[in-house]
Amino acid sequence: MTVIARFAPSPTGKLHVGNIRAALFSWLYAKKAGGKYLLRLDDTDTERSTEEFAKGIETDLEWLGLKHDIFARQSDRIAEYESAAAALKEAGRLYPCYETGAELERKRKLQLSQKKPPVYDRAALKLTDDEKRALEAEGRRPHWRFKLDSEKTGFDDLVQGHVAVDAASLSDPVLVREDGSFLYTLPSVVDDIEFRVTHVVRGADHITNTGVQIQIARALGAEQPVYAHFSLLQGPEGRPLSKREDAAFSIEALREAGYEPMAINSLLARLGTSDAHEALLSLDELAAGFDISHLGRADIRFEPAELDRMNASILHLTPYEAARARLADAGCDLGPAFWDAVKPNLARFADVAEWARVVRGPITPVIEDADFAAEAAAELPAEPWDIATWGLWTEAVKGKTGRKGKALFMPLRLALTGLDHGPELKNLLPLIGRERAEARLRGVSH
RNA sequence: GUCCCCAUCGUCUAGUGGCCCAGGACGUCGCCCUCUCACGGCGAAAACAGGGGUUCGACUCCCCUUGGGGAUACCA
Repeated sequence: MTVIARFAPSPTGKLHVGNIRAALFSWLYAKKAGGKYLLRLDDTDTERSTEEFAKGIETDLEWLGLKHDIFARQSDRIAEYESAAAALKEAGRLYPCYETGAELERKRKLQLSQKKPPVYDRAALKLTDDEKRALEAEGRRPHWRFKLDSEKTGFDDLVQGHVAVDAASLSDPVLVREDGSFLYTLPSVVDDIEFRVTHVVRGADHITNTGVQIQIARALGAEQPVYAHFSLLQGPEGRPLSKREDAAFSIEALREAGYEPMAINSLLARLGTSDAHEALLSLDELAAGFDISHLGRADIRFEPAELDRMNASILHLTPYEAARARLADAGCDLGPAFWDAVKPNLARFADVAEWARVVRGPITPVIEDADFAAEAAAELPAEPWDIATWGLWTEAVKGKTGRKGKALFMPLRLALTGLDHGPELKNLLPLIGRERAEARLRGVSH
């Protein structure tokens, strides 16, 4: 059996660190099992779905490297849902209801005030054909509810263990709106069946839906997929991600802030497990070490600082070849020696520009002792320079001036880079070159 | 209101009655490396939410409290 996992976002908003986990986990699960990954746009809510959000989702997924093998969108598949709905009506599981939203709201309020669960009372089930005709004559159009079996629907969840959803405490879900359009519930089931989805990996907020959807799948005569409901990601304060945080931690915002996609993937793939939070350079490596059963049931916290550290780790591991194109784009491709020298000092990729400027100039040298700097300049050996040059030169300067340690090196760093911190100078010096080095030691911006 | 789930170092967690005066990872702190920052290496500090049971013995089982989260839509 080929594993097919799916990610089914609705294009009604942006992807963020919370909801992207469904995509990541689904992808990792499918790939580790040698299976396929389906991206399905659940765009049945035409009020809220937009093409812009759909595009954004695809852009984000592509940027993260979560390529799909199969693509579908529900708005293309209405006919399939119509026939499934017809089959359910045929089976007597889908029944027409005529209450307006306001009427339903009133019923709910009443139930609540009587301290009763706000469950739909199935009044519509008792309507006679004459009554239905009368309501339609009034101009009412029906919406359609799925008649739930009032039993506990159990399933074995890869994360939650055995779960039982008690349908008795649930309202019969509306599957078809008054205007004939579908809510997500039925299309989701129909598509999971038709695309032979074997594993549904989604947030724990869907557990109740799963109970309902299993009943629908059964009513349609289909097997249910395996479910994995992971616990929800909370914000840094240990509270649900706020609207504000959703925006700040959207994939788009993180991309624009200069985070590495693999930093996001690496962190999110291991957060919530006891597996080491290590920076991995490829999704395949991440998939190899991914075990969905390592996820716990408790909610987990997203700490932005962890992403920063992960991002730095990714950069520290990135080989020149992998960085080359981006270095060129940034106008900072000064070769492998440069990249290897400066990458341990990077927190974000864009920081590389600062070090490129230190190498190529212009920088303003900081000279505290002009005589010393001039003496040092005089000792600069002839080119070609390599990694040994720094040692040779500073040895010579030390002999000449009698300085050593910090008193020797810091003034050189300040003069050569204009900064009191940075990558090792033995690596930087050959890149700076004799001409610039000499000018800087003489206090000339270069 | 009702139902469901959760509760171990700062964070993510291991732990399924004795192996735990609680293990790992990240962070923190210290030391080493070192001209600096960073990287890297080594080491240390750091937790069982509270209260009752059950038991010879509870982080582990039960109950309550407290605190969190989710669901309860003609959203997904």
